[in-house]
Amino acid sequence: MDVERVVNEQMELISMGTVEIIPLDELREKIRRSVETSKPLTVKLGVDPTRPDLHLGHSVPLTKLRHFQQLGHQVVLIIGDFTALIGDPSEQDETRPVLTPEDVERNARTYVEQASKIIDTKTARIVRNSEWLAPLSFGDVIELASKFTVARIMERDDFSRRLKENKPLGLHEFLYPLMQAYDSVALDADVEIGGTDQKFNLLAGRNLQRSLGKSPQCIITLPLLVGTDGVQKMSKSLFNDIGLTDSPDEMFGKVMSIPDEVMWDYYALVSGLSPREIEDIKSGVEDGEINPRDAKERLAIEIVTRYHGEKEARAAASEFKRIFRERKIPSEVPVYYLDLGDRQGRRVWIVDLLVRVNFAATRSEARRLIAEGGISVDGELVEDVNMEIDPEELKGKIIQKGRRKFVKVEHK
RNA sequence: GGGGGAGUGCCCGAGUGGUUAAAGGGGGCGGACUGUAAAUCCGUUGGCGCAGCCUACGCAGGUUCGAAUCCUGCCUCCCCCA
Repeated sequence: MDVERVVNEQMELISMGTVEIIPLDELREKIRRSVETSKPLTVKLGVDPTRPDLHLGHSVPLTKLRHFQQLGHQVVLIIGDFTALIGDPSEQDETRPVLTPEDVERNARTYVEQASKIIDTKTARIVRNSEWLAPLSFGDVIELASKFTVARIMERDDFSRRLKENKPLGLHEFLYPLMQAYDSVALDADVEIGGTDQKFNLLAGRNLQRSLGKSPQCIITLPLLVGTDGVQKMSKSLFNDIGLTDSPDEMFGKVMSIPDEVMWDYYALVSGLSPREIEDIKSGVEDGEINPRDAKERLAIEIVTRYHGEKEARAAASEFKRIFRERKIPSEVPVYYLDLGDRQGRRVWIVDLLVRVNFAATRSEARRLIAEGGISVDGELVEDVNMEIDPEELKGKIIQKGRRKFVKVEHK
Protein backbone atom coordinates (compact mmCIF):
# COMPACT_ATOMS: atom_id res chain seq x y z
CA MET A 1 0.00 0.00 0.00
CA ASP A 2 1.29 3.40 -0.94
CA VAL A 3 1.22 5.25 2.35
CA GLU A 4 1.95 8.62 0.81
CA ARG A 5 -1.02 8.32 -1.53
CA VAL A 6 -3.42 7.39 1.24
CA VAL A 7 -2.15 10.26 3.35
CA ASN A 8 -2.71 12.66 0.48
CA GLU A 9 -6.22 11.39 -0.09
CA GLN A 10 -7.08 11.76 3.56
CA MET A 11 -5.61 15.23 3.73
CA GLU A 12 -7.62 16.32 0.72
CA LEU A 13 -10.94 15.39 2.23
CA ILE A 14 -9.98 16.70 5.64
CA SER A 15 -8.90 20.10 4.41
CA MET A 16 -11.91 20.61 2.16
CA GLY A 17 -13.81 23.71 3.24
CA THR A 18 -11.58 24.44 6.23
CA VAL A 19 -10.30 27.86 7.20
CA GLU A 20 -7.20 26.85 9.11
CA ILE A 21 -5.40 23.71 10.11
CA ILE A 22 -2.90 24.36 12.88
CA PRO A 23 -0.25 23.15 12.39
CA LEU A 24 -0.75 21.62 8.98
CA ASP A 25 2.38 19.49 8.82
CA GLU A 26 1.82 18.17 12.30
CA LEU A 27 -1.61 16.93 11.27
CA ARG A 28 -0.12 15.36 8.22
CA GLU A 29 2.38 13.58 10.43
CA LYS A 30 -0.39 12.31 12.70
CA ILE A 31 -2.30 10.99 9.70
CA ARG A 32 0.80 9.27 8.38
CA ARG A 33 1.42 7.57 11.69
CA SER A 34 -2.21 6.56 11.87
CA VAL A 35 -2.08 5.04 8.40
CA GLU A 36 1.17 3.23 9.11
CA THR A 37 0.05 1.79 12.41
CA SER A 38 -3.62 1.44 11.47
CA LYS A 39 -4.48 3.29 14.64
CA PRO A 40 -7.31 5.73 14.17
CA LEU A 41 -6.96 9.31 15.39
CA THR A 42 -9.21 10.62 18.10
CA VAL A 43 -11.11 13.55 16.65
CA LYS A 44 -13.13 15.71 18.96
CA LEU A 45 -16.04 18.08 18.49
CA GLY A 46 -17.80 19.71 21.38
CA VAL A 47 -21.32 21.04 21.28
CA ASP A 48 -22.96 22.80 24.15
CA PRO A 49 -26.61 21.94 24.53
CA THR A 50 -27.64 25.50 25.18
CA ARG A 51 -30.59 25.39 22.85
CA PRO A 52 -33.01 22.64 22.05
CA ASP A 53 -32.32 22.45 18.36
CA LEU A 54 -29.41 22.19 16.01
CA HIS A 55 -29.38 24.23 12.84
CA LEU A 56 -27.53 24.14 9.57
CA GLY A 57 -24.63 26.07 11.11
CA HIS A 58 -23.99 23.22 13.53
CA SER A 59 -23.93 20.81 10.63
CA VAL A 60 -20.73 22.36 9.28
CA PRO A 61 -18.35 20.90 11.89
CA LEU A 62 -20.48 17.79 12.13
CA THR A 63 -19.98 17.26 8.42
CA LYS A 64 -16.25 17.56 8.95
CA LEU A 65 -16.50 15.02 11.73
CA ARG A 66 -18.30 12.78 9.26
CA HIS A 67 -15.35 13.09 6.90
CA PHE A 68 -13.01 11.78 9.57
CA GLN A 69 -15.44 8.99 10.20
CA GLN A 70 -15.43 8.07 6.55
CA LEU A 71 -11.66 7.82 6.76
CA GLY A 72 -11.92 5.38 9.63
CA HIS A 73 -10.97 7.64 12.51
CA GLN A 74 -12.50 7.60 15.94
CA VAL A 75 -14.71 10.61 16.33
CA VAL A 76 -15.91 11.85 19.68
CA LEU A 77 -18.92 14.07 20.01
CA ILE A 78 -18.85 15.82 23.32
CA ILE A 79 -22.13 16.97 24.70
CA GLY A 80 -21.04 19.90 26.80
CA ASP A 81 -23.58 19.38 29.53
CA PHE A 82 -21.17 20.82 32.08
CA THR A 83 -19.77 23.66 30.01
CA ALA A 84 -23.28 24.64 28.96
CA LEU A 85 -23.95 25.62 32.54
CA ILE A 86 -21.42 28.41 32.14
CA GLY A 87 -22.04 29.29 28.53
CA ASP A 88 -19.32 29.83 25.98
CA PRO A 89 -18.43 33.52 26.01
CA SER A 90 -16.98 33.28 22.50
CA GLU A 91 -18.30 36.02 20.28
CA GLN A 92 -20.78 36.95 22.93
CA ASP A 93 -21.32 40.55 23.83
CA GLU A 94 -22.85 39.71 27.12
CA THR A 95 -22.74 37.06 29.77
CA ARG A 96 -25.08 34.30 28.80
CA PRO A 97 -28.03 33.52 30.96
CA VAL A 98 -27.43 30.49 33.08
CA LEU A 99 -29.25 27.34 32.10
CA THR A 100 -30.75 24.97 34.55
CA PRO A 101 -29.53 21.36 34.56
CA GLU A 102 -33.00 20.37 33.36
CA ASP A 103 -32.71 22.60 30.28
CA VAL A 104 -29.33 21.13 29.51
CA GLU A 105 -30.53 17.60 29.93
CA ARG A 106 -33.50 18.11 27.64
CA ASN A 107 -31.40 19.78 24.98
CA ALA A 108 -28.68 17.15 25.18
CA ARG A 109 -31.10 14.39 24.30
CA THR A 110 -32.34 16.02 21.13
CA TYR A 111 -28.83 16.95 20.10
CA VAL A 112 -27.69 13.40 19.74
CA GLU A 113 -30.77 12.53 17.76
CA GLN A 114 -30.26 15.41 15.38
CA ALA A 115 -26.54 14.80 15.03
CA SER A 116 -27.36 11.29 13.89
CA LYS A 117 -28.58 12.74 10.62
CA ILE A 118 -25.01 13.69 9.79
CA ILE A 119 -22.61 11.44 11.63
CA ASP A 120 -22.85 7.74 12.27
CA THR A 121 -23.76 7.75 15.92
CA LYS A 122 -23.20 4.03 16.22
CA THR A 123 -19.46 4.18 15.70
CA ALA A 124 -18.95 7.62 17.16
CA ARG A 125 -18.23 7.99 20.84
CA ILE A 126 -20.76 10.26 22.42
CA VAL A 127 -19.81 11.53 25.84
CA ARG A 128 -20.78 14.24 28.24
CA ASN A 129 -18.10 16.41 29.70
CA SER A 130 -19.68 16.47 33.14
CA GLU A 131 -18.19 12.97 33.36
CA TRP A 132 -14.73 14.37 34.00
CA LEU A 133 -15.39 18.04 34.75
CA ALA A 134 -17.88 17.58 37.56
CA PRO A 135 -15.57 15.52 39.79
CA LEU A 136 -12.76 18.10 39.68
CA SER A 137 -12.13 19.69 43.05
CA PHE A 138 -11.56 23.36 43.62
CA GLY A 139 -7.90 22.51 44.12
CA ASP A 140 -7.82 20.75 40.74
CA VAL A 141 -9.33 23.79 39.11
CA ILE A 142 -6.78 26.11 40.65
CA GLU A 143 -4.02 23.80 39.54
CA LEU A 144 -5.35 23.88 35.98
CA ALA A 145 -5.93 27.62 36.08
CA SER A 146 -2.29 28.15 36.96
CA LYS A 147 -1.41 26.88 33.50
CA PHE A 148 -2.94 29.98 31.97
CA THR A 149 -2.10 33.62 32.48
CA VAL A 150 -4.63 36.42 32.55
CA ALA A 151 -2.81 38.18 29.76
CA ARG A 152 -3.18 35.16 27.53
CA ILE A 153 -6.86 34.83 28.27
CA MET A 154 -7.28 38.54 27.64
CA GLU A 155 -5.84 38.10 24.18
CA ARG A 156 -9.28 37.09 23.16
CA ASP A 157 -10.76 40.11 21.58
CA ASP A 158 -14.28 39.31 22.73
CA PHE A 159 -13.04 39.49 26.31
CA SER A 160 -10.97 42.61 25.87
CA ARG A 161 -13.71 44.25 23.87
CA ARG A 162 -16.24 43.66 26.57
CA LEU A 163 -13.83 45.04 29.10
CA LYS A 164 -13.17 48.09 27.00
CA GLU A 165 -16.85 48.69 26.39
CA ASN A 166 -17.48 48.49 30.11
CA LYS A 167 -19.60 45.43 29.71
CA PRO A 168 -19.64 42.89 32.49
CA LEU A 169 -17.34 39.95 32.26
CA GLY A 170 -17.84 37.20 34.78
CA LEU A 171 -14.86 35.50 36.36
CA HIS A 172 -16.45 32.17 35.57
CA GLU A 173 -16.29 33.02 31.90
CA PHE A 174 -12.53 33.00 32.12
CA LEU A 175 -12.79 29.36 33.03
CA TYR A 176 -14.67 28.36 29.92
CA PRO A 177 -11.64 27.92 27.65
CA LEU A 178 -10.03 26.04 30.49
CA MET A 179 -12.84 23.54 30.68
CA GLN A 180 -12.95 22.99 26.98
CA ALA A 181 -9.20 22.51 27.02
CA TYR A 182 -9.54 19.95 29.75
CA ASP A 183 -11.93 17.99 27.56
CA SER A 184 -9.07 17.50 25.15
CA VAL A 185 -6.82 16.33 27.97
CA ALA A 186 -9.41 13.91 29.28
CA LEU A 187 -9.95 12.39 25.86
CA ASP A 188 -6.37 12.53 24.65
CA ALA A 189 -7.64 14.20 21.51
CA ASP A 190 -5.45 14.20 18.42
CA VAL A 191 -7.57 16.66 16.53
CA GLU A 192 -10.26 19.12 17.53
CA ILE A 193 -12.73 20.73 15.18
CA GLY A 194 -14.61 23.95 15.62
CA GLY A 195 -15.85 27.13 13.99
CA THR A 196 -13.47 30.03 13.53
CA ASP A 197 -14.98 31.57 16.65
CA GLN A 198 -13.60 28.60 18.54
CA LYS A 199 -9.99 29.14 17.57
CA PHE A 200 -8.96 30.44 20.97
CA ASN A 201 -10.64 27.62 22.83
CA LEU A 202 -9.18 25.04 20.49
CA LEU A 203 -5.70 26.42 20.97
CA ALA A 204 -6.22 26.44 24.72
CA GLY A 205 -6.71 22.69 24.51
CA ARG A 206 -3.50 22.31 22.57
CA ASN A 207 -1.61 24.39 25.13
CA LEU A 208 -3.03 22.64 28.14
CA GLN A 209 -2.19 19.24 26.74
CA ARG A 210 1.35 20.38 26.22
CA SER A 211 1.56 21.85 29.73
CA LEU A 212 0.49 18.54 31.16
CA GLY A 213 3.04 16.65 29.16
CA LYS A 214 0.64 15.20 26.63
CA SER A 215 0.86 15.19 22.88
CA PRO A 216 -0.85 18.40 21.71
CA GLN A 217 -3.88 18.21 19.44
CA CYS A 218 -4.07 19.72 16.00
CA ILE A 219 -6.91 22.11 15.43
CA ILE A 220 -9.15 22.61 12.45
CA THR A 221 -11.31 25.67 12.10
CA LEU A 222 -14.29 25.89 9.81
CA PRO A 223 -16.13 28.93 8.46
CA LEU A 224 -19.22 30.12 10.28
CA LEU A 225 -22.27 29.73 8.15
CA VAL A 226 -24.16 32.95 7.65
CA GLY A 227 -27.86 32.92 8.39
CA THR A 228 -30.73 33.44 6.00
CA ASP A 229 -30.23 37.19 6.30
CA GLY A 230 -26.93 36.70 4.52
CA VAL A 231 -25.07 38.89 6.98
CA GLN A 232 -24.89 37.60 10.51
CA LYS A 233 -23.81 34.15 11.50
CA MET A 234 -26.58 31.65 11.73
CA SER A 235 -28.13 31.71 15.15
CA LYS A 236 -31.47 30.78 16.50
CA SER A 237 -31.55 33.90 18.62
CA LEU A 238 -31.19 36.04 15.51
CA PHE A 239 -34.05 34.21 13.83
CA ASN A 240 -31.95 33.59 10.75
CA ASP A 241 -31.48 29.89 11.28
CA ILE A 242 -32.49 26.85 9.30
CA GLY A 243 -33.23 24.13 11.80
CA LEU A 244 -32.30 20.55 11.11
CA THR A 245 -35.79 19.59 12.22
CA ASP A 246 -37.56 22.19 10.12
CA SER A 247 -40.19 20.69 7.86
CA PRO A 248 -39.16 20.07 4.24
CA ASP A 249 -41.25 22.98 2.99
CA GLU A 250 -39.90 25.32 5.60
CA MET A 251 -36.32 24.26 5.02
CA PHE A 252 -36.68 24.61 1.29
CA GLY A 253 -38.22 28.04 1.55
CA LYS A 254 -35.60 29.29 3.96
CA VAL A 255 -32.80 28.19 1.67
CA MET A 256 -34.51 29.94 -1.23
CA SER A 257 -34.65 33.12 0.81
CA ILE A 258 -30.90 33.48 1.28
CA PRO A 259 -29.29 36.21 -0.82
CA ASP A 260 -27.78 34.90 -4.04
CA GLU A 261 -24.21 35.78 -3.07
CA VAL A 262 -24.16 33.58 -0.01
CA MET A 263 -25.46 30.52 -1.74
CA TRP A 264 -21.90 29.50 -2.60
CA ASP A 265 -21.00 29.36 1.07
CA TYR A 266 -23.93 27.08 1.59
CA TYR A 267 -22.90 24.94 -1.34
CA ALA A 268 -19.39 24.56 0.03
CA LEU A 269 -20.33 23.96 3.62
CA VAL A 270 -23.62 22.14 3.79
CA SER A 271 -24.65 20.85 0.38
CA GLY A 272 -22.72 17.60 0.51
CA LEU A 273 -21.66 18.07 -3.11
CA SER A 274 -18.02 17.68 -4.12
CA PRO A 275 -15.87 20.71 -4.84
CA ARG A 276 -15.91 19.80 -8.52
CA GLU A 277 -19.69 19.67 -8.81
CA ILE A 278 -19.98 22.98 -7.03
CA GLU A 279 -17.45 24.60 -9.33
CA ASP A 280 -19.47 23.43 -12.35
CA ILE A 281 -22.63 25.03 -11.08
CA LYS A 282 -20.88 28.22 -10.10
CA SER A 283 -19.21 28.73 -13.44
CA GLY A 284 -22.50 27.90 -15.13
CA VAL A 285 -24.15 30.75 -13.28
CA GLU A 286 -21.30 33.10 -13.98
CA ASP A 287 -21.46 32.32 -17.69
CA GLY A 288 -25.17 32.98 -17.67
CA GLU A 289 -25.96 29.39 -18.62
CA ILE A 290 -27.65 28.64 -15.35
CA ASN A 291 -30.31 30.87 -13.84
CA PRO A 292 -29.24 31.74 -10.28
CA ARG A 293 -32.67 30.75 -9.12
CA ASP A 294 -32.20 27.27 -10.50
CA ALA A 295 -28.83 27.03 -8.82
CA LYS A 296 -30.43 27.99 -5.57
CA GLU A 297 -33.23 25.54 -6.11
CA ARG A 298 -30.68 22.80 -6.63
CA LEU A 299 -29.01 23.80 -3.38
CA ALA A 300 -32.30 23.73 -1.54
CA ILE A 301 -33.08 20.29 -2.93
CA GLU A 302 -29.66 18.98 -1.89
CA ILE A 303 -30.05 20.26 1.62
CA VAL A 304 -33.62 19.08 2.13
CA THR A 305 -32.68 15.69 0.70
CA ARG A 306 -29.97 15.38 3.28
CA TYR A 307 -32.33 15.78 6.19
CA HIS A 308 -35.65 14.55 4.88
CA GLY A 309 -34.95 12.39 1.84
CA GLU A 310 -35.21 12.97 -1.86
CA LYS A 311 -38.92 12.43 -2.19
CA GLU A 312 -39.72 15.10 0.36
CA ALA A 313 -37.25 17.46 -1.25
CA ARG A 314 -38.92 17.14 -4.65
CA ALA A 315 -42.32 17.68 -3.09
CA ALA A 316 -41.06 20.78 -1.29
CA ALA A 317 -39.61 22.10 -4.54
CA SER A 318 -42.86 21.79 -6.45
CA GLU A 319 -44.84 23.19 -3.57
CA PHE A 320 -42.54 26.18 -3.48
CA LYS A 321 -42.94 26.69 -7.19
CA ARG A 322 -46.69 26.46 -6.83
CA ILE A 323 -46.93 29.09 -4.14
CA PHE A 324 -44.24 31.56 -5.02
CA ARG A 325 -43.75 31.36 -8.72
CA GLU A 326 -47.28 30.59 -9.79
CA ARG A 327 -48.78 32.33 -6.80
CA LYS A 328 -51.29 29.64 -6.22
CA ILE A 329 -52.79 28.44 -3.04
CA PRO A 330 -50.71 25.74 -1.37
CA SER A 331 -51.94 22.18 -1.81
CA GLU A 332 -52.58 21.89 1.88
CA VAL A 333 -54.20 24.77 3.66
CA PRO A 334 -54.59 24.80 7.42
CA VAL A 335 -58.19 24.64 8.46
CA TYR A 336 -59.88 26.74 11.08
CA TYR A 337 -62.97 25.22 12.57
CA LEU A 338 -65.57 27.84 13.27
CA ASP A 339 -67.54 27.07 16.38
CA LEU A 340 -71.17 27.78 15.66
CA GLY A 341 -72.36 26.69 19.05
CA ASP A 342 -72.33 30.04 20.76
CA ARG A 343 -72.89 32.17 17.70
CA GLN A 344 -76.59 31.53 17.30
CA GLY A 345 -76.54 32.27 13.63
CA ARG A 346 -74.97 35.68 14.04
CA ARG A 347 -72.82 36.98 11.25
CA VAL A 348 -69.06 36.79 11.54
CA TRP A 349 -67.16 40.05 11.75
CA ILE A 350 -64.08 39.92 9.56
CA VAL A 351 -61.87 41.65 12.14
CA ASP A 352 -62.87 39.14 14.77
CA LEU A 353 -62.29 36.28 12.37
CA LEU A 354 -58.76 37.39 11.59
CA VAL A 355 -57.90 37.32 15.26
CA ARG A 356 -59.53 33.90 15.66
CA VAL A 357 -57.51 32.36 12.85
CA ASN A 358 -54.36 33.91 14.28
CA PHE A 359 -53.66 36.23 11.39
CA ALA A 360 -53.60 39.10 13.85
CA ALA A 361 -52.80 39.24 17.54
CA THR A 362 -55.27 42.02 18.26
CA ARG A 363 -58.28 43.53 16.59
CA SER A 364 -56.35 46.72 15.99
CA GLU A 365 -53.77 44.76 14.07
CA ALA A 366 -56.50 43.07 12.08
CA ARG A 367 -57.95 46.44 11.16
CA ARG A 368 -54.57 47.59 9.97
CA LEU A 369 -54.13 44.52 7.82
CA ILE A 370 -57.41 45.20 6.10
CA ALA A 371 -56.56 48.87 5.64
CA GLU A 372 -53.26 47.85 4.08
CA GLY A 373 -55.01 45.64 1.59
CA GLY A 374 -53.45 42.49 2.94
CA ILE A 375 -56.57 40.40 3.42
CA SER A 376 -58.71 38.62 0.92
CA VAL A 377 -61.49 36.06 1.12
CA ASP A 378 -61.62 33.52 -1.70
CA GLY A 379 -59.35 35.77 -3.73
CA GLU A 380 -61.46 38.85 -3.20
CA LEU A 381 -59.81 41.77 -1.49
CA VAL A 382 -61.46 42.85 1.75
CA GLU A 383 -61.84 46.60 1.85
CA ASP A 384 -64.43 47.17 4.52
CA VAL A 385 -63.34 46.83 8.13
CA ASN A 386 -66.94 46.36 9.10
CA MET A 387 -67.57 43.48 6.73
CA GLU A 388 -69.67 40.72 8.19
CA ILE A 389 -70.16 37.33 6.68
CA ASP A 390 -72.90 34.82 7.13
CA PRO A 391 -71.45 31.70 8.77
CA GLU A 392 -73.07 29.47 6.15
CA GLU A 393 -71.51 31.49 3.38
CA LEU A 394 -68.13 31.37 5.05
CA LYS A 395 -67.98 27.62 5.00
CA GLY A 396 -65.15 26.34 2.80
CA LYS A 397 -63.84 29.82 2.05
CA ILE A 398 -60.14 30.51 2.06
CA ILE A 399 -58.87 33.54 3.92
CA GLN A 400 -55.55 34.88 2.72
CA LYS A 401 -53.15 37.16 4.54
CA GLY A 402 -50.39 38.69 2.52
CA ARG A 403 -48.92 36.44 -0.10
CA ARG A 404 -48.31 33.27 1.72
CA LYS A 405 -50.64 32.79 4.64
CA PHE A 406 -53.83 30.90 4.03
CA VAL A 407 -56.50 29.38 6.17
CA LYS A 408 -59.65 27.58 5.24
CA VAL A 409 -62.78 28.00 7.31
CA GLU A 410 -64.94 24.99 8.10
CA HIS A 411 -67.74 24.45 10.54
CA LYS A 412 -67.05 22.58 13.69
C1' G B 1 -17.80 50.13 52.53
C1' G B 2 -17.48 55.18 49.72
C1' G B 3 -18.59 58.03 45.20
C1' G B 4 -20.84 58.53 40.32
C1' G B 5 -24.27 57.16 36.30
C1' A B 6 -28.51 54.76 34.00
C1' G B 7 -33.59 52.58 33.53
C1' U B 8 -38.37 55.30 27.27
C1' G B 9 -42.65 51.39 22.78
C1' C B 10 -40.44 44.17 20.09
C1' C B 11 -34.96 45.99 20.16
C1' C B 12 -31.55 50.27 19.89
C1' G B 13 -32.21 55.25 20.81
C1' A B 14 -34.00 60.93 20.82
C1' G B 15 -36.79 63.69 24.01
C1' U B 16 -35.75 67.78 30.53
C1' G B 17 -43.13 70.86 32.15
C1' G B 18 -47.88 71.80 27.35
C1' U B 19 -50.88 69.07 19.61
C1' U B 20 -46.15 63.49 22.71
C1' A B 21 -49.25 57.39 21.37
C1' A B 22 -43.80 59.87 22.13
C1' A B 23 -38.18 61.88 16.57
C1' G B 24 -34.77 58.46 14.11
C1' G B 25 -32.93 53.56 13.12
C1' G B 26 -33.41 48.15 13.34
C1' G B 27 -36.79 44.24 13.28
C1' G B 28 -41.91 42.65 12.16
C1' C B 29 -46.22 43.03 9.08
C1' G B 30 -48.65 44.71 4.40
C1' G B 31 -48.25 46.72 -0.76
C1' A B 32 -45.39 47.39 -5.50
C1' C B 33 -41.59 45.13 -8.18
C1' U B 34 -38.83 40.38 -9.01
C1' G B 35 -36.52 34.12 -11.04
C1' U B 36 -36.75 34.17 -5.38
C1' A B 37 -39.42 34.27 1.19
C1' A B 38 -33.14 38.30 -2.23
C1' A B 39 -32.37 43.63 -3.45
C1' U B 40 -35.08 48.21 -3.95
C1' C B 41 -39.23 51.51 -3.17
C1' C B 42 -43.89 52.76 -0.49
C1' G B 43 -47.04 52.12 3.71
C1' U B 44 -47.81 50.36 8.66
C1' U B 45 -46.16 49.07 13.60
C1' G B 46 -50.15 50.28 22.15
C1' G B 47 -55.37 48.63 22.99
C1' C B 48 -60.74 48.92 22.24
C1' G B 49 -66.85 47.08 17.03
C1' C B 50 -62.10 52.69 16.40
C1' A B 51 -64.62 59.74 13.13
C1' G B 52 -64.38 58.48 19.79
C1' C B 53 -62.35 56.45 24.21
C1' C B 54 -58.68 53.97 27.33
C1' U B 55 -53.69 52.63 28.81
C1' A B 56 -48.47 53.99 28.30
C1' C B 57 -41.89 56.28 29.19
C1' G B 58 -38.49 50.75 35.94
C1' C B 59 -42.25 50.62 40.51
C1' A B 60 -45.18 53.48 44.22
C1' G B 61 -46.62 58.09 45.79
C1' G B 62 -46.40 63.65 45.39
C1' U B 63 -46.08 68.90 43.14
C1' U B 64 -48.88 71.26 38.92
C1' C B 65 -54.44 73.60 35.19
C1' G B 66 -50.95 70.13 32.79
C1' A B 67 -45.24 65.44 33.73
C1' A B 68 -41.63 60.66 30.09
C1' U B 69 -39.79 65.41 31.63
C1' C B 70 -39.85 68.42 38.69
C1' C B 71 -39.85 66.12 44.07
C1' U B 72 -39.78 61.70 47.65
C1' G B 73 -39.23 56.57 48.55
C1' C B 74 -38.30 51.76 46.52
C1' C B 75 -36.37 48.18 42.85
C1' U B 76 -32.83 46.82 39.09
C1' C B 77 -28.36 47.52 36.37
C1' C B 78 -23.55 49.71 35.27
C1' C B 79 -18.90 52.42 36.31
C1' C B 80 -14.92 54.33 39.56
C1' C B 81 -12.33 53.95 44.38
C1' A B 82 -11.45 50.41 48.44
